[in-house]
Amino acid sequence: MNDRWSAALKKQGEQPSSEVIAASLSRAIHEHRLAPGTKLGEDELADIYDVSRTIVRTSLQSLAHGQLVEIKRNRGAFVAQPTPQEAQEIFEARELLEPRTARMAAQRATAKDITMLQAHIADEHAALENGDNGRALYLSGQLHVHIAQIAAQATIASFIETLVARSSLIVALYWKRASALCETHAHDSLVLAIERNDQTAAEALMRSHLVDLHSALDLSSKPAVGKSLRDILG
Amino acid sequence: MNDRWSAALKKQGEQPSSEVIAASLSRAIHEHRLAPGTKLGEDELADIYDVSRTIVRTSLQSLAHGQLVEIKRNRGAFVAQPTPQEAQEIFEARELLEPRTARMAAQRATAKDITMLQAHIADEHAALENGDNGRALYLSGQLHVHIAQIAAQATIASFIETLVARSSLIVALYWKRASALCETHAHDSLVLAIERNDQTAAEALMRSHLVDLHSALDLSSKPAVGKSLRDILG
DNA sequence: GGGCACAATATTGTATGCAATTTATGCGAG
DNA sequence: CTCGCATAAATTGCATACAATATTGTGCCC
Repeated sequence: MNDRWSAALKKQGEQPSSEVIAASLSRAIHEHRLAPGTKLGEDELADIYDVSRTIVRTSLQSLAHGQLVEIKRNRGAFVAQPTPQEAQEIFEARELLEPRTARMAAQRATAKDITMLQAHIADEHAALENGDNGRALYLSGQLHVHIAQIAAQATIASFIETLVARSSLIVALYWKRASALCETHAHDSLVLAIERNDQTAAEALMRSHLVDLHSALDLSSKPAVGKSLRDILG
Repeated sequence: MNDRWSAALKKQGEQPSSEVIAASLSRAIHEHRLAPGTKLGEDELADIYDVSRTIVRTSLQSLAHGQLVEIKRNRGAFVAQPTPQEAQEIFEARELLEPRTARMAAQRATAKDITMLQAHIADEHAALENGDNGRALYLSGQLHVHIAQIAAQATIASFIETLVARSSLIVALYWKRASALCETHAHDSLVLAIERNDQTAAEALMRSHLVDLHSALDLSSKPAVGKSLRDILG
């Protein structure tokens, strides 16, 4: 699955829109194919996607708005490197938003929603078994987004989407647990609770799942990837 | 106070940056000088601010990302018109985020923070007495943002900022209460609670304040301003 | 006179060229 | 040989020209 950008367009010599490019980059960041701090040169991207810099700039600005990339004036765009402080805030925000959202999802989930969640879980398991860690990581985040969507809260869902995306950067920088990834059974039991429309359980499971994730971070030290050479060597 | 864009630049023939233009438009929307549905033509804005369309487009895209304007492909940018559904979601999101945030603010507020809040409240009163309703409305929203900032949660604060901005559109469309605006004493007592570091009171006051605002909306009917001609006439 | 097709106009979308700024290179002084 | 400075290369910022699309206006035919 070589998603250089989007499967559909690839065969034609067609040019992707700025949204497609932004999605492609976002996906690459999610899946840890683009490390925090990586420079995203305009000409380079324009060449890769076969569009003009104008389009690339639009994409980068869009990603910058979601704080997945940082644009430094006259210096270019880089994959963002959340500080420990930001990481802390992002997980606090998630712990504030997501448990209640999971509760709402458990309340409102339809049969169709549950089918989708089960399929999603199956995908996650498959990705893990195939050793496709990037995809597993991506799907793992998307589950949280789907749950928010089930809660019929587009606004909150979009917040959670940006928090999940940034969490992926945080994991890249601060993850300390040896295990590749991670307790999928946390997701399993969460989905089961939603299936049962067990609001209280869903809320509690989501909360403890987030606390688990949060506690698997080492926010005391400088980031592992984006370390400056001085930090690594000197 | 003719803030055509920003006071500082105005005297010089200098050209504002895309951020300044976005802020100027955002402010105009906050203060109900730009009604929901208003078309924001690129050439027109480029002429007003004396910059090229490139800059204007950047500003509009930024505002679109915050859902203050809606960009329709090949048709242009318009001040957004939240649907009743969206309005509902936005206020639910605020009711989820802000009470807890107010609690944190009450916990963490420093003497300097409190000074700022008091000055802010004074400004609000002054604006109301001067009949400057636009400014009063703007400041009223900004108080919520400031409280979020005091809570030392930049991430959540930025969410609240976008929710407050969109709330301003919602008020323009769905406000039903006759009274110009509104119980400033809700803000007064909220600030007092924060001054006292009374976390529980701050949380409760924020919650009831938001419920108050929410209940002053009429979300049953079509918007009063962005009605289609069919809705108004036919 | 009304409706439809087509032309004219206006507006947005995109590419490209030039200016400004940063980054890299090379040269000379110490 | 190293440091500093000047110059060159590369990259981003911006404006403008052109292409694509939507909107408006006009005239013809029924």
